[in-house]
Amino acid sequence: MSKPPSGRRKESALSRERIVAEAVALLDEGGEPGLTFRALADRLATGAGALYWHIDDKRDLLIAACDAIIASAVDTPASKATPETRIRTIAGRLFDAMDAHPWIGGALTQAGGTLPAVRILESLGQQVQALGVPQKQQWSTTSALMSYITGVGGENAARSQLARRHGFDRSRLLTEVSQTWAALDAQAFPFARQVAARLPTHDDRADFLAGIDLILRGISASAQRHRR
Amino acid sequence: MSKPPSGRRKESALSRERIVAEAVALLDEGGEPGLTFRALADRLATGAGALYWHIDDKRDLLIAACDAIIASAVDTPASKATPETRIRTIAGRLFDAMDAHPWIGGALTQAGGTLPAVRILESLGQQVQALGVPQKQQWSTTSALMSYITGVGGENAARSQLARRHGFDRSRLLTEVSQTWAALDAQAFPFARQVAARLPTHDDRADFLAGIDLILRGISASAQRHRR
DNA sequence: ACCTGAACACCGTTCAAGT
DNA sequence: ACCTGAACACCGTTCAAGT
Repeated sequence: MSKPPSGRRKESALSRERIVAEAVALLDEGGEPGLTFRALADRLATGAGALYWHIDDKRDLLIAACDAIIASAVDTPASKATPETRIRTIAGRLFDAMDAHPWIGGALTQAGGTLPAVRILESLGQQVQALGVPQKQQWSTTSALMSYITGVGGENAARSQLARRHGFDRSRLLTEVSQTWAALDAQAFPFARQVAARLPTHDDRADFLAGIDLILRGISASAQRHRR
Repeated sequence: MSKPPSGRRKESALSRERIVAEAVALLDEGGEPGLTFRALADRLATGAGALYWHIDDKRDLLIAACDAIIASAVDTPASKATPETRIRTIAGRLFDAMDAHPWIGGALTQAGGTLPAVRILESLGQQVQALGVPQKQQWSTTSALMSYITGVGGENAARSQLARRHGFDRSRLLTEVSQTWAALDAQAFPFARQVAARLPTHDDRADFLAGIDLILRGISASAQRHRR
């Protein structure tokens, strides 16, 4: 992984890449609250202040960590698949990345307009274009896809953070939520009560992709209407 | 606004409602970082520790503040409009609430499964049901709508937080982002570059509703396919 | 140029002590 | 039952001082 020492005295000088890599490790272990400058400095055997020579501030660090994950997630090989399936593939890979690194959801929300967000926008936008969506609607269509994806990511992040806080696992947490919903007022919350039962056993990834398909169908329905 | 003192000695005893109301005010003024127990205690002329008699912790407080806004946003009068337009109305009201209180976006993400989230789910779910979506798809359809809405809200929140930090206004910030995107590598980011020009003048609310319409069209397209 | 580590100005939360 | 306010265990960030 790390390139061999180049013969210099210090094989492990501090660098932005090393800091970001360790930040990702810290985030994976403890979520967003797990990333602190002190813990990071400890792991890198340096002082907290030293980090500021390589990074601007915590936001910069979080976005850089996020970008490291996102960059590899959207880096899909060129393919001859239809734009629809390519969008599905990209979305699936993003879901998996957000699932493996639950802090990504929250980080991505804070990263609006920055590199990781642009990477996602770009890879989706190219396929939206290929889909034949007229120029004028390309932005709103792409950003709808993107908002949906980050929305799901954010909820994922919140859920796993909550589970961590209580020391629960995912299914225990969902069971808990399901029971709360089932006990809600029948007059005011009929839908939540009805849906509560299915909560603990539902498949997050399948539901996520069902949402993507809904949007894709909406896009193609709009196109047909236009063509007439 | 405040009801007249009821004749009791202490007209302003601490209460959960008063704390939450002041928390909303603090959040509106300074965003999420503006809400601290010390500032809140100051404004309520009490000690920070006193607040813990009425609220569990900061998360509890943030969710309660969020719920105060969401409850009034989803409280739409009964109407004979089509489910589609009712969904559009609910979404629009949520957008306006998230626009007026930009911290809502972030709070809502942290509020997964709790009351404010259930309120939104319920009001959307009832209309999804009215739309004739089959039982099995009602959950994934409703949560897709919900994820999209919270996703947009989160981005809104991030943008306004960033603008506040830099002391910029919204349009200044978008211009800045637009310039960054326009300067990206032409090979790697053609879509972002193309879309950059339109960024500063786009209408957030219209784009948001366009996304809602996309999902609604996807729903009705799925229904037609089913009916055949 | 790069790193050290103490210091600063904050946080959320607890808890003995009061009324 | 409810409130006080000091104390605790943290934060991110800065900056003089070192190499």
